[in-house]
Amino acid sequence: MTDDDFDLSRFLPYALNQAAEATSIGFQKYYRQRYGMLRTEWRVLFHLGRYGAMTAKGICDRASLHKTKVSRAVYALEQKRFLVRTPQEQDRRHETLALTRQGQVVYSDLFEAAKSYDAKLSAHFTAQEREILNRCLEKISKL
Amino acid sequence: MTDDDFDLSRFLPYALNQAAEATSIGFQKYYRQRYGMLRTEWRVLFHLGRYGAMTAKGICDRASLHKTKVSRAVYALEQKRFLVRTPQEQDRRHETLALTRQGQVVYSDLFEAAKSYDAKLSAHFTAQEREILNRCLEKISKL
DNA sequence: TGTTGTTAGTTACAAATCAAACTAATATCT
DNA sequence: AGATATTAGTTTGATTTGTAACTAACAACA
Repeated sequence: MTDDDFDLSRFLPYALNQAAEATSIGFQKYYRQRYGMLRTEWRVLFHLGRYGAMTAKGICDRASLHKTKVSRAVYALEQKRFLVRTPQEQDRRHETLALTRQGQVVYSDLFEAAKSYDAKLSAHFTAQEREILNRCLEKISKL
Repeated sequence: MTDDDFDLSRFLPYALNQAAEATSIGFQKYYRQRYGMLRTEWRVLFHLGRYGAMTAKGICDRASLHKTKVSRAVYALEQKRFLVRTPQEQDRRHETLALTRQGQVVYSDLFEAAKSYDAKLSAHFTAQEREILNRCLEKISKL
């Protein structure tokens, strides 16, 4: 490869970051404007809504998020009355997090918004492109 | 699409962000450990090294970076003696940014590191996947 | 039982980011 | 020329993030 072939737009860390930023900005307005949520809060909410009640540690592991970030997001969502904590009987270090009814409603709303936002993005790609894109991103995330 | 088909790993803003994070972390050590640089500093340096001297505004536009971020990165790179500013004669609001010799050396080093890091990542993909991935990311960034 | 280690989650402080206000230089319009 | 608007870039203060130290609950083992 000569130097001329390698510019920033083909450097994966850069290209991925640019693309991630571009799509994030568009989706932010749903959770930010409507519910005053931060990105980590939206993720925690999504995890609970999509995969059911679980512990903060569970979210950390599934989402590759640091525990301090999750801790703060959980606190914020609790303040908003979107979730409740229940310490586990057999081990009081663990607390089960579960969405409140209100949290469920918000989740449903954001879930629909996410689906249609994603559909809007997908419209720019062929089925093959979309499939390969998914596969590549998944592979990269697991490196 | 049923709900079961739509989980976080297929939601583009999420999947892109996870992938971007994963690749960024691996590349950070090059500019962070060796040169104490931040991500924006690395980007500014790369722009100047790859595309030649230009103004801060030019970098903002090309890299879609906010001017405050660039301003601080330029200051940091100046402190490290990696670049110099020269106010333009005909319009003293503009200052041309150019790498110093030392900056060039650092750029070359990081450029090589980037190329080989990218090659290492690319090894996980077929030529077709890599091509489509590039195309998709480029499209998304321009939305 | 007591000591040591581990784990879930929080807190505190430093570093980084964002938005908005600001300065200085130039352009425009009367 | 003089008033107003733009533009490049910086500074400031509030918000957000990252790192490391911390607490509390439990486990393991002498």
